[in-house]
Amino acid sequence: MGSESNSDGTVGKALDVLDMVALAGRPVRFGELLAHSAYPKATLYRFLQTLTSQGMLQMDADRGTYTLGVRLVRLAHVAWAQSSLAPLARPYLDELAQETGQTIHLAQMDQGQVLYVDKRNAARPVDMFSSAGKVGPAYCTGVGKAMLAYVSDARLAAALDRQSFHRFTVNTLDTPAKLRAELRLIRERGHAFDREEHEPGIICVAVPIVSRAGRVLGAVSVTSTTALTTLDALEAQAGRVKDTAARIAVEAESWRFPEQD
Amino acid sequence: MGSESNSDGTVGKALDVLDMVALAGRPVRFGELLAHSAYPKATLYRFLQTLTSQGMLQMDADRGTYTLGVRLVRLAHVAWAQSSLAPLARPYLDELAQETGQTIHLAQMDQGQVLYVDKRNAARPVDMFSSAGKVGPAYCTGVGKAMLAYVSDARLAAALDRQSFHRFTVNTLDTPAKLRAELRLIRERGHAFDREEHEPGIICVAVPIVSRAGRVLGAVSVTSTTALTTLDALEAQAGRVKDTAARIAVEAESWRFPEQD
DNA sequence: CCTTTTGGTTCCATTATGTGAAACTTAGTC
DNA sequence: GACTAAGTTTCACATAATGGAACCAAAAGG
Repeated sequence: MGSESNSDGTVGKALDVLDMVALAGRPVRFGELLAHSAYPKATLYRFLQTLTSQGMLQMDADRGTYTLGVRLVRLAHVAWAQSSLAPLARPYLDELAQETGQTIHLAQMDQGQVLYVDKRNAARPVDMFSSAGKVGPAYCTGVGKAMLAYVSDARLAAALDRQSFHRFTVNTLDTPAKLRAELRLIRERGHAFDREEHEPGIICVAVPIVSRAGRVLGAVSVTSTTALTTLDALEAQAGRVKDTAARIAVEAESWRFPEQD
Repeated sequence: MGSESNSDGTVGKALDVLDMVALAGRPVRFGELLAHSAYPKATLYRFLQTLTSQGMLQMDADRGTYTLGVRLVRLAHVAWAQSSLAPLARPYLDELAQETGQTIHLAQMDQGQVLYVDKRNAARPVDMFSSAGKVGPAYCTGVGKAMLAYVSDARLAAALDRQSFHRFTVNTLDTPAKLRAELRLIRERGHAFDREEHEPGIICVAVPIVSRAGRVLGAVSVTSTTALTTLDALEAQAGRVKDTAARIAVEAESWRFPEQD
């Protein structure tokens, strides 16, 4: 848990602390944080004070525990609306969900990790906030690999450094070399698979969302289970997914550059 | 826009900048931010650099604009799950929505403002991230007044300082004195109304969620329009709303204090 | 009831870090 | 090709972060 990218100054360190609390995922005591943190008592203490007074953390005085503050929810509302693909991708995802009847994911890259920003569930109603915001590994998910296959060399290198290459299943690509080979294949065919690499029984086809300039904006995937379908059957949907991805890319482009020069 | 609570050091100032970008609600240029900010060029510039490198902001290099970063979405996911009432209130809200067939809001207090953390819409499917995270004024909404009526004097004073008392409609309580009188009435009857004080035609009954120790945790409301119903008819629901609020309070209590003493 | 330990908060001399005026570098105009 | 506006970098200076150590409160133990 401990060592983070405390490269940029005081602010970076404070945000590290924020991440530490987030990582715990439950109310944490000062002591627990201290044990995991690289900072000395007084320093950590001051950070917690500042963050709490700023509403980024919340402290339960009775129990002496800290949790993330509601100010984050407010900020994220704006973040989600303004710099995630979710709002503008919505109609296209709806359509894709309708057509395929499968579970759909929309993801973006966040510091080498896959961040899910929207989802359409096959059966049950969507549970938005609790699925949007979830993170997953990049090296062993369909959306992750789809994005990695198209990012710049510099970004790829940075991202690879952040992968754990933990072997979740027998199919997990557990070395950078294996992953790089896979990425080459993905570029050739234009879509990525998840062959039960993250969770047994879960398979998917994923397509990156790439801007005209070649920047990777995100990825869309159609997910299913080996119990319900086969990879080949899923691949038959690839064209449809590509179409969706392309349309989202166009939409994003015209949103981000409203007035043409 | 400009002057914020830059009380606590560098971190506070950096978060101010974050808020400035959030407040704009759209991609902003460096210059725009500079114009609104209290900080000199170089200082602001460095903050933007830091926040961007931290993933709290995102910068579109081509356009030279900044937006909130996706890291916030990740953090908010945890924040929402761990320190909002939404996850544990969910079943109760569902039930209330079912019973009343009306629009339901669940809100909490964030620095003197009302923060909506969940919602059930009468007709159309819920649009979670885009409704959760929304903020509104405390002095002229049902949930806001319900919460203010039960907070400690110190918190009330702090909150009142942060109210604009803008006169949205003819019914808006536009002075602290009027509001204080209203809060007294709310305490007497145990529930608050919104008599078209924020938006014409919109009325609601709201009930605070109060812990056994007397701490205000949030508020629930049932909303409708003057076209569809009357305040009296809505008041008939008050008992039901109180019941829901009470059950959420109990649930919250057993969540936050799992082991009884 | 006094002592010790644990967990949290405050102090304060040291110095690393943030600060911001000004100089500079583009990119866009006339 | 000189001029202007917008963004970026520099650097001497002072503020603000740092962290060891002292302090305090409340349990735990004798």
